Amino acid sequence: MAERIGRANTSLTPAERRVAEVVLERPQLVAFGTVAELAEASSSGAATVVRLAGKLGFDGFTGLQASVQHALAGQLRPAAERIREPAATDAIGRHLQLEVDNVTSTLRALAGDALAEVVARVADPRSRVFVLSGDASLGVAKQLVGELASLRDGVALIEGNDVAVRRTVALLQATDTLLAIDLRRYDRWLIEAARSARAGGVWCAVITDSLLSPLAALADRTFTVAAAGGGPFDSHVGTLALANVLVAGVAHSLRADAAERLDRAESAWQASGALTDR
Amino acid sequence: MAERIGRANTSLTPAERRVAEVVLERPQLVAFGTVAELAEASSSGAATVVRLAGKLGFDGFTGLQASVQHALAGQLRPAAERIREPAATDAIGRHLQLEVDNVTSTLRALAGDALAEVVARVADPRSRVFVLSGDASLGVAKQLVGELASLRDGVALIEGNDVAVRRTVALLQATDTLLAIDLRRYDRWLIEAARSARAGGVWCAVITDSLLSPLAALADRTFTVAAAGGGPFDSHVGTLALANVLVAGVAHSLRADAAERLDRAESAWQASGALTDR
DNA sequence: CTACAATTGGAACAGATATTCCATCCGCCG
DNA sequence: CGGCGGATGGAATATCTGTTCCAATTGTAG
Repeated sequence: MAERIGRANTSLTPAERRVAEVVLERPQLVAFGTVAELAEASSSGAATVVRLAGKLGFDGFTGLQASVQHALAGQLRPAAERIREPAATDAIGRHLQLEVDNVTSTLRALAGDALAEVVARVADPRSRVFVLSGDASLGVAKQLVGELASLRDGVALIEGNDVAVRRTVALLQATDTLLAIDLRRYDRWLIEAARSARAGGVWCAVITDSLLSPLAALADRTFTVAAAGGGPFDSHVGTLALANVLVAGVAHSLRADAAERLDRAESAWQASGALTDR
Repeated sequence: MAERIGRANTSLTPAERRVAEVVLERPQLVAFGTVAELAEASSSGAATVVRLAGKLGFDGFTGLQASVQHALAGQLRPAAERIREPAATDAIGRHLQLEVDNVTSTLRALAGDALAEVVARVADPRSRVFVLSGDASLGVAKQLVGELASLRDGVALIEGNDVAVRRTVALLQATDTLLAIDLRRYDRWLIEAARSARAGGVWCAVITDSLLSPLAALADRTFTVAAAGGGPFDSHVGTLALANVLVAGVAHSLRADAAERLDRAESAWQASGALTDR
């Protein structure tokens, strides 16, 4: 089904695309429902639904429905019968378990009051926010910084060579907030940077892998994340999940201002046509 | 359903009992089939089927069918979604469910053969690997590029202004591999870049949010990710989980070479004392 | 701005389906 | 042995559903 829709992708009209979206997202509606219901759900006409089925190579809606029913029936067969799927699934399954566990452990361990305090500081427009990240988690740190910067001014990632980092750290003010992210096999430069920032009176929250981390020792608030990886590297899925919670909290806290900022960005994109829905 | 049949058990006639057995043993037949088919399967008449439905307290066969469909739909919803029963009220709990669902949906939808093909190409030292990412997912893209670059040479993120991007894309070779990452509200420049790369014969895999995405239309392989966010932004936790699977696959495929590379980096770190355990 | 093509959804139509009715059948009791 | 009541499935029917057609609309190229 997914394959058929993917193949027809380019030749679909707008209304047909709306129907296809519903087909992908709510297969039960196709399996159990009727043409009229599907049309209703996709804000289109019955004829459009039938036309889409035809374009996908089925013999009318009836054919499409039968196909979805087959797929669904296969899916709910007892797990014991489904085990004979390709061997690669096993590796995927291992990762699935691992990553779900990372997210679960990380967010379960997240204390509401600690979160609230960090959110409050990060959402406070009077203090600038700086993020420090170990090399291994640099990507997620950039993701975090990018999103925070969309919500407020004065958010920056501290990066670059040793000289640049030392300069930036030296120029921090006592009202600033520092967010340091680093996991086991800690980057020495980062610890030093955090320590000297702390010495300068900067309030400091830390995302790390253990309360025994050297970072935790010098932090005002510490979040621990689970980062078990299926490959040679740590997984930062849990870290990113935590970052998302933080971002959502800040967005909520700044809702009026943030919404206005996002709207401004949105208009700019719209005006220039930089973004597209299809 | 079983309960209703059990309660009516004594008052059922022989033919009705045959129908009831089929209802219990082959619920798909009830959910997807018709009165005639159910009658056929139980060697009885259509009228008997309808009478049974009435005796079970349903409003005709239609009511019985609707009930079975509901039960079936509940059974095939992802486990992550079923656990949602005690719907979380606190922000952290909501995020937990959301992110677990993102990871689960993304990795469940991951096809083993598609993954294997992409891993093979990304692990092939003869082809360079380029990554394109929409602005919203830039951080995770950098994370991916950083880890891939630790495993092999010739991995690069295509970024910068329009001029730089166009130049890089123009210089791609037919033996190169392109990995494009972009979700709904697609970046127009990215689609154009991918299209022109594709036109130049570059093999192209895509990570996006739907098979209906414009990117999917021009990809050789497409992965879809779930990205429901609790705040104003999409969550890229699922995307990162997928990236981790990809990286682990490549690492496994290159194990000898990759291990040697990682060892070299490790020695350099150790010699300089850049990393520390405490 | 106009003409043309594509798209779209409502309405008519044909087919299928659930329901109801009823003649037949079976088992049981007088 | 005969009559009776419940059970049963086939046939008629009314409803519903998928399909097709077409007029209105939208978008587009000249």
